[in-house]
Amino acid sequence: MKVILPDGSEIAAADGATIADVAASIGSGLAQAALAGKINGAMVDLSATVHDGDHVEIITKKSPEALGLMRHSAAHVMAEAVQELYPGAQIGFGPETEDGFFYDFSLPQPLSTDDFPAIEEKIAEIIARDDPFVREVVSREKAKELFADQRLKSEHIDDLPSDEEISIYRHGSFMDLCHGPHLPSAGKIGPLKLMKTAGAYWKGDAENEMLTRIYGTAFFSKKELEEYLHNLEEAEKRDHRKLGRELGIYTMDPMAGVGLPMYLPKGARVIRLLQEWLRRDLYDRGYVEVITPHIYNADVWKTSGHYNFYRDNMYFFEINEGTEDNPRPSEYGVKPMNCPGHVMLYKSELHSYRDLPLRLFEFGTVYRHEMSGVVHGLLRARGFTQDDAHIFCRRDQVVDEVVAILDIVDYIMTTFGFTYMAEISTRPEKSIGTDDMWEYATTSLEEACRRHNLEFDINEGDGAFYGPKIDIKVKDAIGRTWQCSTVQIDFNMPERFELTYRTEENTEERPWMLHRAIFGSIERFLGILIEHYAGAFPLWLAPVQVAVIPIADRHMAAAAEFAGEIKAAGGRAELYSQNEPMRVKIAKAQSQRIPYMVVMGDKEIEEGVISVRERSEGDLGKWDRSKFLSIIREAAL
RNA sequence: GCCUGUGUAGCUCAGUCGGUAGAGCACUUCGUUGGUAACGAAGAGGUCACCGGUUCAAGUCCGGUCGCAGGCUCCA
Repeated sequence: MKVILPDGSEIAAADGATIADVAASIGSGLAQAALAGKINGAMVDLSATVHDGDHVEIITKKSPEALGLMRHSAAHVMAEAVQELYPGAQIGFGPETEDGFFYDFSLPQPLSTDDFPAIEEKIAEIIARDDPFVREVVSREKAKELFADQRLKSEHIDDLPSDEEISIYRHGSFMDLCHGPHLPSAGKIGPLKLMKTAGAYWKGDAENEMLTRIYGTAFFSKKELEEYLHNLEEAEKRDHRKLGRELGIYTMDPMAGVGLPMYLPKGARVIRLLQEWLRRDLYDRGYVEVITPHIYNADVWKTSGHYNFYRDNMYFFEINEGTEDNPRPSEYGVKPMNCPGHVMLYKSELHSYRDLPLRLFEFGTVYRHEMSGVVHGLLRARGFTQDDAHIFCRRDQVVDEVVAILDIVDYIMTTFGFTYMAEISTRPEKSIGTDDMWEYATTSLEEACRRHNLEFDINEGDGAFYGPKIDIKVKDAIGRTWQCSTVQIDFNMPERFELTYRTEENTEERPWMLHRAIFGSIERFLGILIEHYAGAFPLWLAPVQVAVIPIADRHMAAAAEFAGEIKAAGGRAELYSQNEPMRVKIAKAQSQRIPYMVVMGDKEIEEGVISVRERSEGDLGKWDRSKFLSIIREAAL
């Protein structure tokens, strides 16, 4: 008999041959690497027999699924080790992840990384035993019986749809409810390392029990594992919280409150540069800038709906607007969003269809009482500034407006060297608006992406209750993705504030409203940029562009004069006047990631030139002053 | 908010068995006047996060609070 391989070729197989036999027959190299097989698209174990005409796929180490498969098996082995070491441990779920795997346990006692060596030792033992993974399909009753002493698994069996096939994988003394597939045996698990512990809710629901999650990772070779660990170290070096302090970008004072960064002069400089750069671009694109208050009377928030639905995330306070004898208490809320202000500005004038689209933008600082466990440096703060804009337009202008927004996204993100992708989130269960509005809005977003040749994924049901959205995810220099830009359609605000415009036919119509932010939060974007550039901002954005370094005190005046010339050219120079050897000044400028160092000593002053050092290229030799100043001039906004 | 861990000088960290506080960097002063990634000396700097408990004695052990970290949940 014959079986068919994925490339269409046929190979002969003996009657009663198993997948493992087929794998072996393909060639020793491949067979050695064979991890599991597929028949007719269904995952089965290697001992399954093949039949004439079956399509057989053998997963090898090189295939993209292989690593995940191996890590999933590693998760089982880890769970086996934990069960052996901590009798009575209840097992939850243990899938592979992008970086490795985890397994969730309910343990009788807390567990820390100190316990990892013991667990790793046990894992090594199990791997050395090389027991096979054995698949078995069982009835629901049998499964309940087998997992009678596994509380979480039993619960999960009850949650499974009644028509779902229940499979279990046995391995040594361990048994797990799992659809597989797995490696043929544990010995094929590569170098493995436990990474960290964490708490995780059972089935991801905050109402449920908190389980102990152990994260680990595994690779096929020691080299890959070491590379991965090395990359983690590199990422740690880029941490914006560490660099933010070292580079004088921002600081946090617990006395001020949680999640409230304070920007030092250099951080403020970068933020202002980012804002000015974007502002000019938005002016060119037909946006108008507005400024709205930071606090509003609670009536605004009652009208917008935030008072009822977003209250927990807002800062409210009361103030007496009367006298001591005649009190008139009044409630105010600090804005968590800029939309109500922009909506009220829209409402302050009458609008004709001719005015639309109206594009209002603002660098609006908002405050949100984020849960204490989620604040994280600049990436998730309680106070931050959105590059926020709201576009009021006619229904037939929506697609063009979204396309125009995606133009900005493209310009901004490519400027920083980010690649990006889009996700469109559709109508959630709890939502307002008509089917027609959702349909039109969602297809408009899709259409805009298509017109932009921007590929997108659909996040079914992940939209806001008030409308669908596009989220832009950018990929940074070391491959991590961040969510920045967003375009959202809002059916809620125009309705609640009863916005209208006068149509060509002299009737009243509700405008459509789009929210959009490109950076998202400017401070968050700054944090991402710090990590993306590892602190080495491009020349135009560097808070200090040039360190002017006099070799000895007698060169100070000439150095100060040149620093003045740099400033006159629109640049940002710092005179390194400390009483230190030149090489120390260079080292300090380097650690500050300052793009250029200009060295001035006897030779330079005599010849009327400067010595230039670039932060990554090193000493560039003697330069004409005007050549250097023209580079500075070009980098000015 | 939840789980686990953690908190010593502005920063990075050491501090043994519970016996009364240390280093480097940064800072100040003096010296040095330098040639492309880290000068010399001296000085100053601490309620060992905070509150309580155990003990003759607590930076160290225990409990609580707060902050921080890694996750989870959340991000209308």
